[in-house]
Amino acid sequence: MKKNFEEMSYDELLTEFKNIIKANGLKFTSQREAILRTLYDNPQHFTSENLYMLVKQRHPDLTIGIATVYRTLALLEENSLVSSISLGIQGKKFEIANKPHHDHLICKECGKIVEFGNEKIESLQHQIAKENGFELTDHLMQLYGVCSECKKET
Amino acid sequence: MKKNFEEMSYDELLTEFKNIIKANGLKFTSQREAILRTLYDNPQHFTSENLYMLVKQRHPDLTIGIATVYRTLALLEENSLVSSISLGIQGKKFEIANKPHHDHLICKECGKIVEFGNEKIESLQHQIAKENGFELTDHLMQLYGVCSECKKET
DNA sequence: TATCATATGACTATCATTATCAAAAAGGTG
DNA sequence: CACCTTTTTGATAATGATAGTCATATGATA
Repeated sequence: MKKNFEEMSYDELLTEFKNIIKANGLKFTSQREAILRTLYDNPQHFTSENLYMLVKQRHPDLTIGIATVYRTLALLEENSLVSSISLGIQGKKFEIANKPHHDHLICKECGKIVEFGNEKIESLQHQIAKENGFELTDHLMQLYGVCSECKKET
Repeated sequence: MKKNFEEMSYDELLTEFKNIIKANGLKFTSQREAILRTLYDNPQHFTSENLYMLVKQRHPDLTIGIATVYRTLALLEENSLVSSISLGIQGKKFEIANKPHHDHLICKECGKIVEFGNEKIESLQHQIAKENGFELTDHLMQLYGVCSECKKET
């Protein structure tokens, strides 16, 4: 039973996070809150390292280590509060999962990510699955290319 | 100017490889040939490590190191003779690029993989890239679901 | 607030990939 | 074929992202 966190406010997400924490016998900490807050306020794609630095910048009083960022991102991802994409050589990036479903267009040169949604493709995917006797539950679609700015630089 | 290597025989691929090598002022070596040959004879997805072991097995007289496998895969990929996909935690996998383009429908229960191609989706992807100022070079599309056999077993 | 399990940060370990470098091999050239 | 130059090679070290370890700190519960 997968939760749907689309369009949730920060308070709603926080409540969900606390419920998940409680349900798993874990503890609510200021580090975990700071990470969720930072992800919420900056709905972009972060590497673990980028997020670590931004959390420190936004919460100067808080001591936090990179290991905690990795651990918290893993916890959030397991519970579908953040989603991630793997970008080969450029590493793994995370984003908060309170946005409507979308796929990614990725620049191979600079790593820029553009989000898009396309109903026609979604419906074709379901059709393909159906034709093959599959019940579609999920998909991964990443388009790779070179963005206009990187094309100029060539 | 991207070459299309679909349906090429081994000899044709080898000739292409030699041309690429010559055009770049590089040298043709038995290690490079063994890697191409092994990829051709085994049109599956390999990690660098898997491929390294298979090449050694199939060419016992040849000395070859893992570094050469990495270097040759990079060379082949740069020149579109092999393609790769990044599978998150499962790492990067390579396959020879003489097959018609296809995507994958994957059963989450039994791991069965069905290959499919869909022109409409391809053309929509190009359209999306264009709308965002990207020049599309590649894409990754994997559909996840439950196949008919696994549905029965539930 | 006392207790105790979990979380933390600093550190170390791991793993895939990449870089280094001396020795070997390719491939022109005469 | 022998020579010469450049590239390639394998072994190994280096790297960098992520995961594990552990003593201490900190939440949650009573």
